[in-house]
Amino acid sequence: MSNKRAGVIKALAHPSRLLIAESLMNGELCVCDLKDLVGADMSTVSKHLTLMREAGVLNCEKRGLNIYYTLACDCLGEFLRCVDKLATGGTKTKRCC
Amino acid sequence: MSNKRAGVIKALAHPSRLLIAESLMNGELCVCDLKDLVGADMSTVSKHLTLMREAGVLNCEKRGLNIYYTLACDCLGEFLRCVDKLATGGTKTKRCC
DNA sequence: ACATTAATTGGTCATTTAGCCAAATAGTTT
DNA sequence: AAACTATTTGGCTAAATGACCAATTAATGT
Repeated sequence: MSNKRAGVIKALAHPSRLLIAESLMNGELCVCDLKDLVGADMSTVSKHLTLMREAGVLNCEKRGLNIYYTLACDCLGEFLRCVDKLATGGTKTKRCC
Repeated sequence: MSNKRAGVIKALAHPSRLLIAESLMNGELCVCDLKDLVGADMSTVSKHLTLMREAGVLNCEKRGLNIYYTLACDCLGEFLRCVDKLATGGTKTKRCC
């Protein structure tokens, strides 16, 4: 269904969550790493991570005291390639009417 | 900046907007076509379209009484390929703690 | 000029989202 | 078992979002 798809996209449609996803392209990170990276309250980051996990974008694994998050799919690069093309595509903000 | 990127993603992170984007992969459509497709008030659809255009995802062109919208980039297929992989990727909703 | 059609804009309202803080949970170390 | 560290959960509030309706703008046809 299109709702699950939209949920996946929504899970990446936030500056902090996008930053998290990009950082995880280089390998797993635990919540406190991501908290430092994002610069928000740990509880806020944790909620972002839960959202992303529930959407199917992230997986997690607990080892010791830490919980390590990873990307659920290695296709994020191609996803971002398209996003960047759109984001940098000229000043298309022109209206036509 | 990461905010522009997130804006692009956000422009696709809604079931109606995703449907609009997918429909436009087959070529331009005017607002009333899209209104029928989405099944919402025309003003609602118009606002979705404005949002998508301002994010850089769509372009528009007025001809006669109609305004035709098109995708700003043909990369949407590869974008969706990744989204679908994530959206259908097993029951990864498992938690780890 | 007037009516008609396509689309956008402004207003309002209910819902969702994002952030912080405080409290709870779970594993570790002593 | 008590203190410590990492993470999640619950509660709250402010801001953003999405939907509809009514009013406006713009192009066309009469």
